[in-house]
Amino acid sequence: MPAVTLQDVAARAGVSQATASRVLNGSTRIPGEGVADRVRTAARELGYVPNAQAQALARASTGLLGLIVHDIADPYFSSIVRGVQAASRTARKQVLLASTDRDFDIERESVSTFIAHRADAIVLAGSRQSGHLDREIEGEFGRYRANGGRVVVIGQPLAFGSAVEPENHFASAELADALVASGHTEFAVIGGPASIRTSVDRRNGFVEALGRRGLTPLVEVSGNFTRDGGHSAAQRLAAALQLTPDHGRKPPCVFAVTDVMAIGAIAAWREMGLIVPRDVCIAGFDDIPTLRDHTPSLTTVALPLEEIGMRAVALALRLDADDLRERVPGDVILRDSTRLS
Amino acid sequence: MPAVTLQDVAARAGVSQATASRVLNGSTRIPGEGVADRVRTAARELGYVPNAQAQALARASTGLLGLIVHDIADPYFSSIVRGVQAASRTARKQVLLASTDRDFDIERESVSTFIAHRADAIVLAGSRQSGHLDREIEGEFGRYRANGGRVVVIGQPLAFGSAVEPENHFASAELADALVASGHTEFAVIGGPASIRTSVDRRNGFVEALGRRGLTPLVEVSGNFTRDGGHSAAQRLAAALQLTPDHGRKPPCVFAVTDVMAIGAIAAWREMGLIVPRDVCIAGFDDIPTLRDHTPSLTTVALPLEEIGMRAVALALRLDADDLRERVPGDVILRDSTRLS
DNA sequence: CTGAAAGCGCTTACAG
DNA sequence: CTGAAAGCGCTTACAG
Repeated sequence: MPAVTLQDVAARAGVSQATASRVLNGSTRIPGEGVADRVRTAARELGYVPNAQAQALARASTGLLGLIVHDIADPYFSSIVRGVQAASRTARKQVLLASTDRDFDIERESVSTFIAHRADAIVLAGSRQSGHLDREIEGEFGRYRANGGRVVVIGQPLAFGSAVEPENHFASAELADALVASGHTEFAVIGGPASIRTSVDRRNGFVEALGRRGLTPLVEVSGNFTRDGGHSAAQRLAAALQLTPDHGRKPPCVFAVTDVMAIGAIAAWREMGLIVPRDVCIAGFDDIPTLRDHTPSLTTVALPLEEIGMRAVALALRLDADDLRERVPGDVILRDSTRLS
Repeated sequence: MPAVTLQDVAARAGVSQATASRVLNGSTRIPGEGVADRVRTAARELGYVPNAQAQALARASTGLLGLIVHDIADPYFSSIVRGVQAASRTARKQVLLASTDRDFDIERESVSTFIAHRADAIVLAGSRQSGHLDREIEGEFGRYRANGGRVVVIGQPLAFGSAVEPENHFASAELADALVASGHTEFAVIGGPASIRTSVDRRNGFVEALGRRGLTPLVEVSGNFTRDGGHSAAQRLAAALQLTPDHGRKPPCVFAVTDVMAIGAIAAWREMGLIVPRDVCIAGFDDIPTLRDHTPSLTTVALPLEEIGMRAVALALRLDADDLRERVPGDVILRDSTRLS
């Protein structure tokens, strides 16, 4: 029981397929109203739904936007995806989603599949190893771009394509300054993977700003860009600093390079009986929506996550322009987690 | 600069297009090794990427799975999407995602677009008004199914299609029993929209179980299925119950029909100076991952969200079977938010 | 095993 | 304004 085809509609309306196509799938060449009405009526009566695959083949544009994230269940990514969704809808693009679980093979596979599906653009969210992809995937992207495909990265720019780039370094420095201004004098850092630039930029921005004031972190530990990565890093950090419940000293101020890690850290400390901000203070980065109802409220650098997703789509749709870079500033927000009593 | 085509590959390998197709896009009919090698080499050298749109047209299966959720940034949905992603990947299906923002027009639009893209199956997550769609969308689904499309709902079943159905009523009753067993005697309910069955089932399951013990809620309020919906409902509830900080009486136990609402409620109460579980107790439903790091820890009914997503995909892929229903039990988990001192 | 050819459902110059 | 026809890039009976 095959679907109703344009041909069916044309036949019922007593016109050619070309005419039916013109009235139904809007071109500038508008047939006479009488004809147009007949076609529309026939389409409605038959329940005609255009075959997007066939249209894509005939046109050479699929209306598909490929979106790759590390983990759709991570609030950082799901917020971005929300923005991408909103912008795609208004642009009448459909989004093809891949959540890679931070597996590079899966990411490569997803890119291939998206290219096979001839997505008009591919958006890569989430930073990757030192700003470059492997040879193979880079070759694929090269051909893809040569054939008119657009690629947009959220995070640090690749050697090609457009990018929406949060000002990680600068904002982290501002955070450090704000923390110092609020009275903190002892710091520590929970960093992410050394190979990931977002992680390195945030860490460096923070540490360098401290340096300018003659300060240096007491200790630095690192973990994966996940809640559990922050959790285990926080345990090591507590040991290194010999933090004990109610130690009475001034609490050290820890900078975790993502909110998700900061939340994991707080959980780890709570399990140890350590209270934030009494025994240890902490700040994160991103301002994921989850933070809104987290206790204690978390000091962080707010990034307009949804807007970042929307801007990525805007870049993906700019066929006129070449590769562009858009910088996104972060907003330092001081909350309870770094409050000195 | 058009992309490399199968024809190009065939030419370079000195074989027919048919042969190239057979070796590259696996059929049972395997050409001789010599030929096959030549084709594969040519494809590699040219950087051939099959055009999935053309394949879809020629085959009559797109390998696309349409997924519709209310809000991708809501942890309930993003967890489900994670499961859908995982299962789709192993099944080598691509996911077309739509986040409707709970807007019915957008949902209808998304269904149409997915059908236009000839998705092999469409998964609808998130309950909708009283278990039926409007006429128009139902007609579209009818034709879609007649043409071989599968539809799967997560939540209450529609009049057609398969469904993954959490045992809302039963699990809510179990929750009520557990709460009573733990010493609670006064209850209240924060419900969702009256038109949504998931909401009604959970509320009824809970209230009926109380009834069996001769108990009845002191008050019921309701709000949207969102954090803010829970937030405002909680304010009304606190007023109705005249809750004040440290009132010293036994805290009433509130059942919010979703975790997201419960979290909003706790936030509202905190703003009023009310402490959970000292002044008021609360339980939710779903066990969203966010709960893990929430304070106080929230009593809830755990649903295997990711697994639900995976099972929906499994149902979507069962071309053999007719419409199926799978029930998913919930697990009552008592935590601090309902702890009686 | 291999190839010529038709067909999948559209769009779009090109004529009229 | 309207139509006949070619073409988009594949797959798959049907012959050989």
